[in-house]
Amino acid sequence: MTTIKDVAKYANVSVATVSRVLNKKGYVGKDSEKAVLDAIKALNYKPNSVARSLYHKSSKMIGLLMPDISNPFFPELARAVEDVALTYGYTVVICNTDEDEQKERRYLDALMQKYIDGLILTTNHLTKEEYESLDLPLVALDRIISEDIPTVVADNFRGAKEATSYLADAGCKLILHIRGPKGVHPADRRYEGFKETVEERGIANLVVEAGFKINQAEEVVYNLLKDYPQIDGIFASSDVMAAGAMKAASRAGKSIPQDIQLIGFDGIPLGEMLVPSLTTVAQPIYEMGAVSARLLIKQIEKKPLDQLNYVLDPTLVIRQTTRSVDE
Amino acid sequence: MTTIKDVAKYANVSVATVSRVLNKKGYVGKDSEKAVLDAIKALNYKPNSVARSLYHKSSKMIGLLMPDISNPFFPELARAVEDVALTYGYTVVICNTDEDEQKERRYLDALMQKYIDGLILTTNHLTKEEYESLDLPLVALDRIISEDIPTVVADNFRGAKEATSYLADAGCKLILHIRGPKGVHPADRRYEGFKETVEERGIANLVVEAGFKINQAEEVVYNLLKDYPQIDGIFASSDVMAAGAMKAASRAGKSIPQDIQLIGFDGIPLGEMLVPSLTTVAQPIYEMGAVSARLLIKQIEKKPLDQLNYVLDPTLVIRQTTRSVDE
DNA sequence: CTGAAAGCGCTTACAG
DNA sequence: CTGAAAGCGCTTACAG
Repeated sequence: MTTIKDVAKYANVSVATVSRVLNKKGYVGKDSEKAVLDAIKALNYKPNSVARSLYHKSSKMIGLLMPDISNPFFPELARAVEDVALTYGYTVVICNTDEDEQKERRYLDALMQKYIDGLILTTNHLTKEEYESLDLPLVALDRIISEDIPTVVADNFRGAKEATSYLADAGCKLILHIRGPKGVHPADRRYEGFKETVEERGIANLVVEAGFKINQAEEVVYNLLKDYPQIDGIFASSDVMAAGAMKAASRAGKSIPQDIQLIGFDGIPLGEMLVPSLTTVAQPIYEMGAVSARLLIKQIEKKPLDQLNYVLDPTLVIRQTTRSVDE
Repeated sequence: MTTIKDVAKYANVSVATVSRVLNKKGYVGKDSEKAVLDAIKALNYKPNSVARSLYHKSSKMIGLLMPDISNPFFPELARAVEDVALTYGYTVVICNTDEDEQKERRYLDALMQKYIDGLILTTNHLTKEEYESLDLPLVALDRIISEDIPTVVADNFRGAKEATSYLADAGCKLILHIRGPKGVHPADRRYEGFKETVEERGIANLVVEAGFKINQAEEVVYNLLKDYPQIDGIFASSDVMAAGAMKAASRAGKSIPQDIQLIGFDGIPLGEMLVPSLTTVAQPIYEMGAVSARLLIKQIEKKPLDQLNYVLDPTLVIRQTTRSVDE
């Protein structure tokens, strides 16, 4: 690799001068500038990021901590973060923590040692104090860690209310909610939205908890369908769970949407691939990722933040697992 | 951050000695060693990777170039690469190239400037010469770039033959193959496997090309189903395409597997989520990623490679989109 | 406007 | 066994 010294020699100037034209900083005479530019081109010189990082204590890299990239909610989020990062000249490092505190710590250590410039957290297994003691720009995405950490989430509560109301309007008499694990912020909020709505409207309802994997939801729903054949509406806390519910319904001999109407949550591509295609509360996933990345980079570059917390609106996307509501 | 100097001062030794115990290299007296170890603990010292990189011209990072992480084939691959990399102390940087030469070049430049230690390529829009001129350990994954570059692929040809034979055995009389874009290695091989099989067995067949997105496959198949209502078997070049075919069949009033039997390719989680669940040729995706990562790291660490090219066996996973073959 | 020098935090010959 | 020094490739005061 050619270094700044080679360029300096070729251009007959000092490395300081080369550095100045590289960074467009400080005075440089016209002639020197041209000589340097020519040398750079002739030698196809690219400045060494590592040396720059060492001096600046900054790596132009951001970390994206997530539970598991192979969970279908995350790739699009990661994609958005990458796209925005690329625009601003940052590289992103994705870390799969598997919701495991030890793994999260290890990754954090490794990133700190690399002068990572900031972190987007979609996972939170350390305390707020630990995150803050990192002394790094931070954004909490899809989870809330603390008041002080800029946050980007969808309005899970509202999305859940809309979905539940829709099922009610569509005539469901006994609605099952498949909720996600307790303590996981979005799962809790969706549950609360569901609960408030069925209570307001006085609708009979059932709630079961399932993990985010499809088989769990399928089993849970299948068993419930045997005990409560009157269930005619299901609101699932994720699209994957909804897919599980579809499989359960099929096994139980129930057809969707004739016997049971179903609404998922997330808006991942899976929904469109199912037959019938899935009615769902779509989060603006890409936008959430993009907003987070911009918010993080603003902090890194010490620009003013006009807003600390973003609550983005989800959209109820009507597809084929619900019957049309006549109004 | 505490530096090696702080540790040296605290332990009353020189930085050279600290470095020696850090790297377990060179002679260090028992007493000094203990003093240094204590100092490291007391100060919670972590060596700075950037400084190390600068000296060693190596970053302990590997690059993973892929078309698009939100294409459902890639997250699991990425996950496997990450897992193995973590084990060996490497960090992975994922780059989404969108099959775009310009983006690929930009990423490559950025990575080179960071002293990236090696690259896993699932995308190839530069020439073999360009890749080799990077002068970096390389692994081609799921695509073949050149004889000289270690490669990990699934046996696409064999998988296609198995799938096609299975449809034939199951009694299909007119089989449609939805093939992927020409020039993409796996798509070509699957096509060839299909073609060879139908010809060997003298089975009527049709071939259409579709992109890797679901809507394209759906449209193409829907139109074909109108013109050729006799189609009773479909072999799709990917699971996503197969999902598109399912939607098309449903729209055309055909039921699966009664009227049409369907087999996909890839073995992504989607297949299990569909109703009926998808019979598919499953690639060992996780293993492909893991093998690639190990192969790359071996090169980086200059260990001998016992094998240069890995062709892994896919498995025909029978689920519900095919009828059982009676033998 | 420009260069010599110090420094970012490490590692490794080189002396001793 | 241990330390002083040079060097990895940059950047930025500091002189001039």
